[in-house]
Amino acid sequence: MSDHPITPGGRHLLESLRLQLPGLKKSEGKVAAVILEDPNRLLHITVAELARLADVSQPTVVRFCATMECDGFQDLKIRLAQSLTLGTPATQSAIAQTDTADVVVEKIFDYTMTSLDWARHHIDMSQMDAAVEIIIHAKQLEIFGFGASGIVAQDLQQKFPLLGLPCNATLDSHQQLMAVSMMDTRGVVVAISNTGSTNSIIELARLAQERGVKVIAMTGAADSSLGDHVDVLLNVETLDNTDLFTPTTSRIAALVISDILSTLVARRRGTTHNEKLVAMKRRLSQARRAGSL
Amino acid sequence: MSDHPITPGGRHLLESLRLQLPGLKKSEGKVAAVILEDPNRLLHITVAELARLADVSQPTVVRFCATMECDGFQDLKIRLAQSLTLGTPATQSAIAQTDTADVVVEKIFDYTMTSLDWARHHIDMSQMDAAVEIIIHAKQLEIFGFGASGIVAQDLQQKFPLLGLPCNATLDSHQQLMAVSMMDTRGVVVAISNTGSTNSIIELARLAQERGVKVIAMTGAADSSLGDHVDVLLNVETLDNTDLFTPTTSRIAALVISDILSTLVARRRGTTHNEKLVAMKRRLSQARRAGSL
DNA sequence: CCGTAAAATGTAGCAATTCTACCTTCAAGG
DNA sequence: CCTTGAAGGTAGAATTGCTACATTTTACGG
Repeated sequence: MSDHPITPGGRHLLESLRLQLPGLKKSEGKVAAVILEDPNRLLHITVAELARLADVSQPTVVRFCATMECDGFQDLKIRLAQSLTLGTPATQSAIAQTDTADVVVEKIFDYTMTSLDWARHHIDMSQMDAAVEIIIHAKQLEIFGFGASGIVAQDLQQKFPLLGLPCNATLDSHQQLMAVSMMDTRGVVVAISNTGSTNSIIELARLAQERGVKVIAMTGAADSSLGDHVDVLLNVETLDNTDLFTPTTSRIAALVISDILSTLVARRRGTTHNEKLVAMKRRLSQARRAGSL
Repeated sequence: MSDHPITPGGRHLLESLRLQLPGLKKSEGKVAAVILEDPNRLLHITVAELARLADVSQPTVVRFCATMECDGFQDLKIRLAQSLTLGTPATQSAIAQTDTADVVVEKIFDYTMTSLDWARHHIDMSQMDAAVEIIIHAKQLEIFGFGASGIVAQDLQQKFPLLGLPCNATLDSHQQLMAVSMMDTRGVVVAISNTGSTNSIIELARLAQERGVKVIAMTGAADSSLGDHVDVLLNVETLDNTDLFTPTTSRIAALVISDILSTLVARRRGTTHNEKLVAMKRRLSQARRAGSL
């Protein structure tokens, strides 16, 4: 990502607002508090009204805009509007038993999209590039994961046409051990664990490295112990909270990373490879039309 | 969803703008064209400038705002800003060979999120409710799918603790046939097919209904032949285009639907069921800490 | 083909909003 | 207690958005 996660003038106004709150002057703090209290309200009020709500003068509001690196009050509104589209803080709240079905749908979508946006702004491109580099030179991919991460593993495996090399997704710990034992140094292990602390996955990574096999890890926790035994750590930060009903967005973010990874690799493969892809897609749709699928 | 997909005053300004374009008056059409040409530009210009760019008078611009059911020019800007956060039209374009890795990441995230937002606004709540109702009264779930839809099937299967009943995800067509043949009328089939035209899935649905088994379908095409043999059709509309490098967002949208469905069912199960869920989650994290996972 | 009515667009001026120059107040240090 | 600089407020200027009215264009019946 070219721009850094938290730039005051950047897209994530609400985020940076909350971050800057403690360091603000007293009056500007009052303004910030009013905005955070109900961000949607701001979109339809004037400087005068905001000044009245925060109990400060109008110029203070204008000065506050400048502090937030906005080009005037209108610009603040627009920045906030953009920031607000992705999950209002209020909407991020947990799902309550009393919510109607409509609200549940709304909240889950909001939550998922906000989480994806978060992941997007926390991607480490250098690690991504490193992963692509490793896969480009690999002859075989062994993908490991359990539970939800097993789903991700299979999804990545299904992208082998894009990746352009044989891929296995192994979800059984015994078979995983066997697979690693039989690999040569031209193979690459992709270890997927959302927590990054699944013991058997860590052990597999260690073993692979010991045998000279390169390891790419996909995880949702940067400082996990899995990170100690890998060549590349694709960290997929999400907002997973531990609430009972909150869906696990980590797996969805991981799928997007899987999309990105396979696309980046395919791009590097060159024209002849892409021609094969086109032919493959054509045959698939022909088979469908012919009724054989 | 309470509001219908395309309401001019709704959140999707760009969408409705493109839709209304043909029916607009000549001058207002010019304004619309200028906006569509570079939507981002609008955010930082005034009425006067927009009027000049479109070669119309200022009141025409204001009138145009009213036509779009916006409450003035400022409101138009804010609506557009919100609409723009989710994938600028320009950004929706296909991935080019010349794009840098940064741009690829940007485009894939944009595309995925825009697609999710689209899906969200095209959910048929009545079908969703009907699906929940069926699952609540079911004793067993058989989930079928191939390829990417197989991934979705497994994901839904993994949600069986939330759903509160035994779930099987079967990905082999022979075993699928066997499973359907052995089901009784208290069982429910969930048939997943993105195209909605996978022959063997359609055949399974038909067979299930014939045997008095209820069928819920998850598909990405509303008018598919699968729809003829199901009790509930959960249509997950996405923006999947057929470009070579475009990722398949349909499976991601389907996962979100899977989240929603399982959450809605869990909510209906009542307190004792939820207590079991909490206990289950606790044991899982304990096992992880103890090192047995 | 023309005349009339209604729709569409433009002109000009007014009202509201945002911004800036300047002034007052408050706090800290000598 | 005075000085100095920062923080905040007052008032007015300038820009912006909006509305009432005038003009042009278009559609349609005679």
